[in-house]
Amino acid sequence: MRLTTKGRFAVTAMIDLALRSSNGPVALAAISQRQQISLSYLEQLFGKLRRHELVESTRGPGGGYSLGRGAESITVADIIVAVDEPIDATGCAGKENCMGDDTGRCMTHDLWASLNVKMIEFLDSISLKKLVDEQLAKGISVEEVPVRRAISSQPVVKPIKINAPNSVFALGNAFSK
Amino acid sequence: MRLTTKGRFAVTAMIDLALRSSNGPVALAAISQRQQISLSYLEQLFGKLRRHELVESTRGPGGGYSLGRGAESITVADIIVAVDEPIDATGCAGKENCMGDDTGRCMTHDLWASLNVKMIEFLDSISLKKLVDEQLAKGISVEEVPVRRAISSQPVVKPIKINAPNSVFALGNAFSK
DNA sequence: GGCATAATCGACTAAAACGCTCGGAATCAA
DNA sequence: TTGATTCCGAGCGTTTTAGTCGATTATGCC
Repeated sequence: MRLTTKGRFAVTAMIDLALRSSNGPVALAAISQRQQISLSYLEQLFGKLRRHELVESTRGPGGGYSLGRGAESITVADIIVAVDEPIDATGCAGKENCMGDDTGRCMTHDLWASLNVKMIEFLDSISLKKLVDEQLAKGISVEEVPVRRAISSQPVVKPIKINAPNSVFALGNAFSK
Repeated sequence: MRLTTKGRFAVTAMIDLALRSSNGPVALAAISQRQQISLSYLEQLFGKLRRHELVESTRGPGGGYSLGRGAESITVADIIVAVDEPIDATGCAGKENCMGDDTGRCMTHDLWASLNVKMIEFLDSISLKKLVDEQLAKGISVEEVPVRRAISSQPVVKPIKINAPNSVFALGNAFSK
C-alpha cells in the first residue's frame, strides 16, 4: 500500500465528498477549501480516483464529482490503491528461486507476505460508508447550503498552506508506552 | 504511521532476527544477505530500533543484535514507529480552531482521525511473536548452523541488488476487482 | 598484543516520491 | 458568450529512500 499522506489526502477528500454528495456533484474547489488541500493536487488525485471508477465527474458549472458507486462498497483499500498505483513489492515477482541463498528461498517475500495480507484485509474491511457514518454520529453539521449558485463575492481567501510534516500515525506515543 | 518500504524492511528484518535469535546475537551482515537489504541501510534502521530499545547490540566477534524484549511484547506498530519517527499529522497539532472556515473547524483533522486510530490499534495488535509463529507454522527451516565461527574463506558473494519499486501492498489486484 | 569481527557514527549522494504551481484545453449551464 | 469546472501535462523545490564510503570503537580469540 504505501500509506503516505497522499493516501491520507485521498481518503479525507473522499469522506468529505461522501458527506455531501447527497445533492448533486461536489466541486473540487469546495473540498480544497474545506480540507486545505491544493486544488491542483486534488485534481491529480481525483484523476486517479476517476480512472479507478471510484468517482464520477460532471463538467461545467454546477458540476463536480460524485461517488462512482455506493459508499458501502468503496473501501479504504480501494482509495489508497487508486492513488498509490501499487506495483509488485516482492522483488521476485512471485518467482520461486529469487535468491541463490541456501538458508531459504525468497524469505524477503514470505516474511512480509502474511502481514501484508493482514493489512490488505483490514483496510478492505473499512468502507467509506462506515467512516462517513462515524462522522455523522459525531454530530458533524454538514451545513447544507441550498444548491444555489455562489455569489462569488468572497475574495477567495488564499489558503495559508502549513505543509505539516505529516504521518499516518498522528498520535505516536499514544500506544508505544 | 507512513507505511512505506522503510517500515517493511524494518519489520522483515525484525522477523528474520526473531526467527534465529534463540542462540546468540545475529549479525546484520547475515540479515543483509538473507533479506537482500544493504548492510549500511540495515545499520541505519537498527540504530533507530536500538534507540527505541526494540533490539540490543553486542559488539565484537560473535556479536550482533538480539531482541530488546520478548517477541510477544513487540508490535508491528512499535517497529514502524521506531524507524519512521512519526510526528504530528494533523497540521493543527490538536488545536481546535485551525481553520478560519465556516463549514466546520478542523475537519481535516477529524475526518482522518478515526481511521488513523483504527490502523494504530490494528498494527498494535500484531506482535512480532505472532508473525514469527506463522512463519514457523509454514515449515520454514531456520537452518541452525551451529554457532561455530565462519571459516571466512567464502569470497562474500556481491549481493545482486534488484531494487524493486516496492510498495506495501504487494498484491494490488488481489482485492481491488 | 595483534587480528578479525561487528557495531557505531557521520558525511555524502543519486534517484524517486511528494506536494505542489502554472498554463492551457475541453466541456457545459445559464 | 461567459464563467464554472473538470481535465491534462509540464515543471519544480523539497523531502525521503536507499545506499556508499570511510573512519572509529568495542571485543572475542589466537
